[in-house]
Amino acid sequence: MRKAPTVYDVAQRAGVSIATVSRVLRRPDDVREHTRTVVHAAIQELGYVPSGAARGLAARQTGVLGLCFPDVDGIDELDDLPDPVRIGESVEVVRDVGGPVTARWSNLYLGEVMRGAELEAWRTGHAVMIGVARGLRRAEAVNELAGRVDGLAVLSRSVPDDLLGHIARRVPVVVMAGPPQDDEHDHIFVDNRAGTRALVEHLVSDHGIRDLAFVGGPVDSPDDHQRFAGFVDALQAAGIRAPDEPVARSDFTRGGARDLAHRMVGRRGQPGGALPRALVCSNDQTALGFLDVLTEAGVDVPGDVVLTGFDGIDDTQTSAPRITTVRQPMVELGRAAVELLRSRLADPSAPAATVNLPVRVLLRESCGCR
Amino acid sequence: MRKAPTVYDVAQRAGVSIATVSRVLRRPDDVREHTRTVVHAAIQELGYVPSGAARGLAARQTGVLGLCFPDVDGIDELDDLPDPVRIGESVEVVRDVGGPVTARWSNLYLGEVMRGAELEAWRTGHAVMIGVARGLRRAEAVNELAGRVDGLAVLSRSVPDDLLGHIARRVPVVVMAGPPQDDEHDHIFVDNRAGTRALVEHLVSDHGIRDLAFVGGPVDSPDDHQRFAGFVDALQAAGIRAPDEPVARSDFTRGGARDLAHRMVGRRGQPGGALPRALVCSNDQTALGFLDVLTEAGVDVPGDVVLTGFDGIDDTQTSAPRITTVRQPMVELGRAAVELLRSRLADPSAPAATVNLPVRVLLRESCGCR
DNA sequence: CTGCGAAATGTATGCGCATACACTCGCCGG
DNA sequence: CCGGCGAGTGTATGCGCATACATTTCGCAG
Repeated sequence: MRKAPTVYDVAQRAGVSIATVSRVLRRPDDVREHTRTVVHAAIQELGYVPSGAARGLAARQTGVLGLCFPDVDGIDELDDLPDPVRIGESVEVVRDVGGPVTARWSNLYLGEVMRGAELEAWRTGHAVMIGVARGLRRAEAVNELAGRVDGLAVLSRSVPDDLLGHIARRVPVVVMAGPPQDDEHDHIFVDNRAGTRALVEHLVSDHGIRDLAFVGGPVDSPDDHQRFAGFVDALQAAGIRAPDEPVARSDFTRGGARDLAHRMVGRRGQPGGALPRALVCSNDQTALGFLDVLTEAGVDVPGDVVLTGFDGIDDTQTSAPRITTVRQPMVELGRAAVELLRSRLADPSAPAATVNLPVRVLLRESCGCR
Repeated sequence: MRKAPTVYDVAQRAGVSIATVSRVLRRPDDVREHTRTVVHAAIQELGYVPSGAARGLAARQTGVLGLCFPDVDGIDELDDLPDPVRIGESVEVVRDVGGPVTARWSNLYLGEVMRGAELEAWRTGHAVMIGVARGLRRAEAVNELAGRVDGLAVLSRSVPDDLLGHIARRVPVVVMAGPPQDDEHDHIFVDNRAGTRALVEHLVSDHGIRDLAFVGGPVDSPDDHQRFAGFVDALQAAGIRAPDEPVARSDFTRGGARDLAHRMVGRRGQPGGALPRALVCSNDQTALGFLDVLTEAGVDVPGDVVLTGFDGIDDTQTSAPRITTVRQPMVELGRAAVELLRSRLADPSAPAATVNLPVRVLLRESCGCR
């Protein structure tokens, strides 16, 4: 690692010019076989690896696509820096008393999106660079990321609008998920609304349920908003009076949902406190929290109350009963983002596109199926 | 996106030289406040984002660290390309009949490693570039990755040794996990051996068990090998005769473990077919498979047979009983890799380091605790 | 006011590569 | 034998930035 060899070194060693070395690597067919062999030998002997920076500069494109995520670790200030890695300490033996399984949904979610993006990028010979918009210097970090890539896929709201606008003047930007927005960027959505609508239509049509309530999430969640809209769509289509608001709102966590469920179950005896025939929850965690409490209270699911979620996390598959839900196409989200980026790079002048990713309704026991 | 503005454009607009523009960005303190303001204004107006390639070239370092993973999707040929992303199709409603939860262990594992690496890289202002060594052109891809980064962390065996050697002549390389190896690179291991040893010592010392068997994994798994060694260590330390080989080997999947368990449980009546007091499994999936079969066969865990795993996957936390296991420090693995890379960059001449990451033994019900 | 050192800014160069263009050479038809 | 042509290769240039070094400006003591 003294000093990395360059084309010049290789050229000299092979007794050719640097142009030939470059050609051997980029357009091998333009070079005679013999020359190629000689150059390759030199490359091996010297341990030559082309500089991506130089190549990117000369070729005017880096071959890298960026992926920008919000921080899921909650480390937003320099003060919050985690402890350094422990190295060489001895094994620790601890009694694990249990407690909630740590919420890995976000991580898994992001992991899947990345996987999809990487896969799609790999198909076209692109590399992927990831960046997490976190901390005080986030703007800087995002800027640097933008400076290093040919295109940037950004998870909704991980980057402030103004910054995004600034960056978009240099590289194509596609925004994943988030609220419908009419800006200059390409957008890609998961079809929350159609998914919920299809799910609710199933409850109404196939199970004959007409007494449904929607348990929402945080008011500022665009996903929640869309899902509620889908709920309303389905009811109206069935001629059922739709509410203006969710019957209640949880915070999208299982624990929060439990508290909420406790309150609702506690009101059962009171006038107007009866549980609806079906509870359509805005996400899986909420449905799981409700399931916990309902089961505990002796309310049969789906016998007494039908329960559904949204997201398709693993836990809905192992609960009893298994929960009917709508699966988020996470891998596809990543793939579609890269695909969109690619088509944008191919035709920079095309009008901003909006892609709606189809979801999949998974019918399981909690809605009364089977 | 006509043509991205450069330092020259900014300089002209701000009425300064390019050096000043560069300084405003890199060493703001060397510039008068007024000049700074003017330059920043020009930057905003033009939508200037510095080119990472040019910067990397001029500064002789990219500020990017690479992370190279093996392919977990099993896509190793161009023929295996997945279908294109479906876009704009309607919602699909399917009856989900269940079946095994898809094995997301690898994904989660890799995701956590990435998370750790990204976190640590972020702390020091580095970006992270990921690459999956897959497909026919894998060597090329890895080479390109190496050409774009200041250092490369490679997950064991995702890159052939000769390629790794070639790359290492350009950038520092650290190898994560894998078999102990005496090469020129820095290595970082998860302490499989010490972890298993500590776990087994717990079984022997605290629970007084002296009849233990080790259920291994694939013969070519270095992890398995290390874990068995830890098992032997503990037995020998306790003066118990240790076997030369695992009592049996599974394929590290839950299904495979079930088959194996069925055979072992079926032999119970036969001479020498009695189950040991404790089954130390080489990974969690194996332990879970055994738990399935044992429970089914009316064998009480931990009453009749004590069961332990290794890895610390979520399922061991939700099984009944919860399984005592050794947690892999996945996030730490990523963090330590980057840390090692950093120290290597700081001192390229230091001798190759080997880091052993401490693990954590999680005592739960399946070993008889509580 | 003047002069001098420090602060601020400008000029020039090179990082390593791709590539347009120039050039050489061997071959063929005329 | 000559001209022309194409394959193969070399030469020269610029990509956008950091930075060493040269130059100018500023602050301030004398």
